[in-house]
Amino acid sequence: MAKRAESAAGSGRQPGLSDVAAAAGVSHMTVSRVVNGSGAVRAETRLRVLEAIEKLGYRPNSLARGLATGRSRTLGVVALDSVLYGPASTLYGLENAARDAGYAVSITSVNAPEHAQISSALDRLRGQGVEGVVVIAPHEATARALRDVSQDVPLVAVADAEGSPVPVSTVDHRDGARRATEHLFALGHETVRHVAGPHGWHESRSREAGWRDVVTARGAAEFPVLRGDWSPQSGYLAGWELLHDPDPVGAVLVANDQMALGVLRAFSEAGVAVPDDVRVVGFDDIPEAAYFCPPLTTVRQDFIALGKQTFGQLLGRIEGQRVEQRTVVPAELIVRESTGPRSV
Amino acid sequence: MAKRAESAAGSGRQPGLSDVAAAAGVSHMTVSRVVNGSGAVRAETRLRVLEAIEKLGYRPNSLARGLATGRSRTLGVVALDSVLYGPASTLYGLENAARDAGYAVSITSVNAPEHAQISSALDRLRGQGVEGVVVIAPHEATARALRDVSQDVPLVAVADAEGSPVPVSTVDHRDGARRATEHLFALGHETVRHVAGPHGWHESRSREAGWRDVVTARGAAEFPVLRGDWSPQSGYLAGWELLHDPDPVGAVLVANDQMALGVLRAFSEAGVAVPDDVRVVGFDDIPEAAYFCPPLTTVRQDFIALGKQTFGQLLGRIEGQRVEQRTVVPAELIVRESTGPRSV
DNA sequence: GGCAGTTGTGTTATCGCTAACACTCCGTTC
DNA sequence: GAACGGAGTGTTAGCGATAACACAACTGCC
Repeated sequence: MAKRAESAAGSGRQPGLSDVAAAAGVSHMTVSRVVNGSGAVRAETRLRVLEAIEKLGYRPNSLARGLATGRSRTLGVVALDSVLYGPASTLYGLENAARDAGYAVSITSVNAPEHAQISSALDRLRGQGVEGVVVIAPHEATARALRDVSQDVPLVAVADAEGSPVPVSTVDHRDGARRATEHLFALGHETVRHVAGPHGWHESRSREAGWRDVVTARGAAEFPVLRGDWSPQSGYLAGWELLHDPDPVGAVLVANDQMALGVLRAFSEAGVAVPDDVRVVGFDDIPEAAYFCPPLTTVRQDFIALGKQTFGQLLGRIEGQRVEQRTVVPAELIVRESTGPRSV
Repeated sequence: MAKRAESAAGSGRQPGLSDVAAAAGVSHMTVSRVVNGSGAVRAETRLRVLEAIEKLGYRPNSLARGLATGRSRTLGVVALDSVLYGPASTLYGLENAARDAGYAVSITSVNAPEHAQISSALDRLRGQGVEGVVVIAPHEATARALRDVSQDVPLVAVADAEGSPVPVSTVDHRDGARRATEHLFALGHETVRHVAGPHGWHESRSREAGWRDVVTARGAAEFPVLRGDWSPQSGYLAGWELLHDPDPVGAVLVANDQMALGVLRAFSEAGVAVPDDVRVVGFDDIPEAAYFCPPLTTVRQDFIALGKQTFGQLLGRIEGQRVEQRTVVPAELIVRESTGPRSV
């Protein structure tokens, strides 16, 4: 032990339990008990140990702890499109929830939603000893790939999929779209148009479904959807298509804020006023949405809540409980000027 | 050993080196050698071991390996604004580089660029046994906070700061802005205006400096900069200010693409044609930039290269080499229609 | 044929920690 | 006052891997 204490002082090595023990004149177990608050330690002893810890700048080594306990308190995240607003925010929310629970987050990203890539990402994480994995899977292809991936580590997907083979957690896109559509109807419009997202994305499907729910329930005219690719450009094109529609357009639900920006742009160029001539709602509440011209009514997703919920669900699986196969965070309608009252 | 092999079969526990050893009828060291390709192993033995590994689905436990070697092969990342395009992309590039080098990435984010928060984030990562840390620090406040943070773990900041107390890695924002400005002058403009980013950001300062370099060198009229906050709205306002400027505006360098979008919008509303009446350049090359109306000339940052370089720099520090105090990735000018030739 | 040098393999110690149990004091209890 | 029980502390044995050395069994060379 003396050897150990000396060598620690000599080299730049991080001090260990036994260095602290030597400095405080106790056994390493006593130090461990102080650090973890487990077992009984006399107040005076605890103080001595704490002083030694302070003096040496001791920090527990979580690798060793993980090895000894079999619990790494680390969460793995597989990200696909980490630059898009939704997925990036989801990662942020997850990291937040994990941190609050004392978990570390190890991230690994894959280029394409293919089975081989996802499988190897899971292998990497498993080798790192993560206790569970969250797969951020906005593509339907990812969800499919998860079907036949080995499941020897607890796994939850963030995906708005129904009947998924793995438990999923999601924001309620469908209900969000319903609320947005209801909001537009409530303003007196006869029907609501929809600019949808691309095929192959859960979000596209769910938001479109929510829009259709309300249009159908109201018995309103159901025009075919226009389809974009999430980009402002595609929204812009959709905007012009709407302008050239023989039937007058009074209200539009756009599947995300960036496309809504494009739509607004097209309308503005055509001299169509929002909200006076047409009312527009987006989806996502990206930070810029409040600064669009006009500020955009949109549907906000609470990524902090989503992270918390997803993490809780995963924790349940880790602890072997039976967990919900699908949990949902409500979406919130944020009303701004793009659906405001019309000026005289 | 027999005990071990049985218990592994019974419980769902992950198989270990000794399970494989028992199955292959060799010692655990031989298995270790096969796994790591270190030392000599007879071809026949190797085959037997590989079969056992395959059969049992063995994966090395990186916690144990890290404990034994003292190298966790894990990289820590401290992120501040993980949702903005730049920082999110930086994270993505880093993860990429780390993965290629067989490193895992553990991420932790902080809410504010304060010393206490950053210090505790570093502590968290250190406890996880990371070999080095990258701090994504676009704010000048973060760089300041790093000054008096304990440096017992190799650290590199991604920040375009000069004379930083810690090694930094960055895209060459200043040179990128210079190139963009030169490009505009080369098109025959007498001077170039600048819409800058907010105070307190390295990127704002560097891009503005690059613009000023060229304007000064050319001896052109140097109009005061307009200043936005990165949002399209602020760009829109700046755009209107430019329109109302008594001196005619022919060319504008905007400090990021989102503000450039706002500028384009303002010009379009005012009936000012881009590029016919005014030429506009942005910065970032966000995915949408190519779809703006008109498609935006901008400065692209190679985040994959940035990640690679930052990671390499950190690896150098980890291995105790003397490394560059500041490394830089060149920026690339992407010419699109917003600075295209003027139509008749 | 003997001695060195290579291969291939096994043994043991160690990384820093926790789990499980052993032990020493004490104050109770009957 | 002997037996008990709990508080406080120490000892030992792992967790799953690598490192360092030990030791056969073969070469090859003089």
